[in-house]
Amino acid sequence: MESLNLDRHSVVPLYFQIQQHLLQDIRSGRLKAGKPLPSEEVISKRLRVSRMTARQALKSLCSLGVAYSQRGKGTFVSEIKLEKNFRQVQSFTEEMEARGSRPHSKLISSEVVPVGEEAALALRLPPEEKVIRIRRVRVADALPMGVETTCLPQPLCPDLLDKFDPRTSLYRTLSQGYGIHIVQADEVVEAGLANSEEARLLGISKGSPVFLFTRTSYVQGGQAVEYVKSTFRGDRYKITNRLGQSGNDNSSGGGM
Amino acid sequence: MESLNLDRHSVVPLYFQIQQHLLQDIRSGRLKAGKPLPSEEVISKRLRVSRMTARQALKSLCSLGVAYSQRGKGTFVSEIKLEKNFRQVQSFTEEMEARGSRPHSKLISSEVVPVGEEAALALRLPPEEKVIRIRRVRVADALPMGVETTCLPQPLCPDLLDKFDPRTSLYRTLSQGYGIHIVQADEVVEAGLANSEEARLLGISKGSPVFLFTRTSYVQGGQAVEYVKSTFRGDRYKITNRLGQSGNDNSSGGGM
DNA sequence: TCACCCCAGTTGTCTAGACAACTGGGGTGT
DNA sequence: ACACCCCAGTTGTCTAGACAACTGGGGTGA
Repeated sequence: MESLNLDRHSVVPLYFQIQQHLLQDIRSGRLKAGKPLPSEEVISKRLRVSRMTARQALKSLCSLGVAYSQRGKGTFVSEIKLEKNFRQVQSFTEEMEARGSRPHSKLISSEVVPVGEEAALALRLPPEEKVIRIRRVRVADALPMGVETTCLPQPLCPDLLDKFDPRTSLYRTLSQGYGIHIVQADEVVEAGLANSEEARLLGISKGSPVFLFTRTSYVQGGQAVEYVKSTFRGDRYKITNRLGQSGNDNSSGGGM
Repeated sequence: MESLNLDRHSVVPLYFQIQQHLLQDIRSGRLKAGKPLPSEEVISKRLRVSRMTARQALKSLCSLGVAYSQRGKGTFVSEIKLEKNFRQVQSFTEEMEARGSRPHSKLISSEVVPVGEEAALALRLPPEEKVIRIRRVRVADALPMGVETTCLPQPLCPDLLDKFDPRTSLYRTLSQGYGIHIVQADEVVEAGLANSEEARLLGISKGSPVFLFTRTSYVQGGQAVEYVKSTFRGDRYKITNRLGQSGNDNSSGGGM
């Protein structure tokens, strides 16, 4: 804290520089769990920023879950770690890379077909519209993890099947090739049993426990661009989630 | 918007009054999806509050997911609804009531036992500590939904078994009887198959698909107070989740 | 026609204060 | 011993501005 030199001419906001510095102190153990962070007043005085800026830095730590505030007492380092973010939209590729695994995919089929009733509803397309449907087996570190069927409206990316290597990340191709940035998704998770096709593709026995995911993805503004149904092995896949802290979060670290 | 009279002497913060009013406009359809909300400037002028206060109201809508901001353009009503909050810690009771179902529970057993290895790790208890263990079948609208085993450190609530009616909400009892307010939890979800005991208790056949939940709950400050393992029917239970909007949220509506 | 510039409108960040509400500890008076 | 008050420290809310960065549209000039 004492050693921090703020760069007042950087494009990086001050509150974000402060947030990053405090985060380092926490991760390195210089600030221990349960101990108070410097108060808004102290940060403000020491770093010569206004109290609102110091406050924004502290609040952003709260919304990351690494700290919490108590009125009249202070802001404290949270005892719980798990900075992982299972709340963000992540493609299979991103998720596996974050876990430290090498992801890839085996193509089952890719074709242009009429949108089914279910996908039409989710993507808000007229029933005569066509979609690009890609079926893949998702693999991490040479182990088959799940079967995934993705539907994208054809008008959105008409030449996708030429441009896209199905073994790589679809989200990356959509982002870099078409400027389609997926920022939000609704997901439904069900528990089910592998049917015989899934069992064969995944190398498990029929009737093994599986997760069934149904995901609809949106770009900024809410237009649906992707409808995905996937089946993942119950023995190799877990969902972990941090619940709570309802409400009081304020400004997180997104400022870049 | 025009008709809003702010109560400047209320204990309810101004930004929260504004947020609630805009939320009404959105829910009632007066503000339609995709349309811009009043800008910070406009709110500020019209309601005679400072721009920072107007801003806080708009940001809180963003963090609820009902709006989104674009720099240089404005703040817009999100096209996606689903205000449900599957990010909050909710007891089974709260969750079912939010769904519109009548929850209750059948007690299987309640006893004081030595903490197991697994629970000791999660609750950070020494291995010789004792826990209160409550096993219940969770029922919604007369349909059995799942089997739940809850472990609580005995010193925390020594006379719980006298005070607590196992057919009601444990969280409510902890909150009202002991001042223990659970504000955060880590949850792991797995897909599995019902064993014969679970099948009998839930009225399904052995080998049916089920969700396996493992939850550790914390009070403000991070002390673990509850370790729960539960098995829920795959045919009657779904998880839905909203992903995304990484980062930029600012102050939500918690101010009361 | 097209590239460029400028401008009004908007959100993002920041300042320097103010008062309210709450916490916890110390002191005072009974 | 105990209740009460007061006070310093802290977060919550709010004000009234400022400049930066970006968007989109209109106008200008080549």
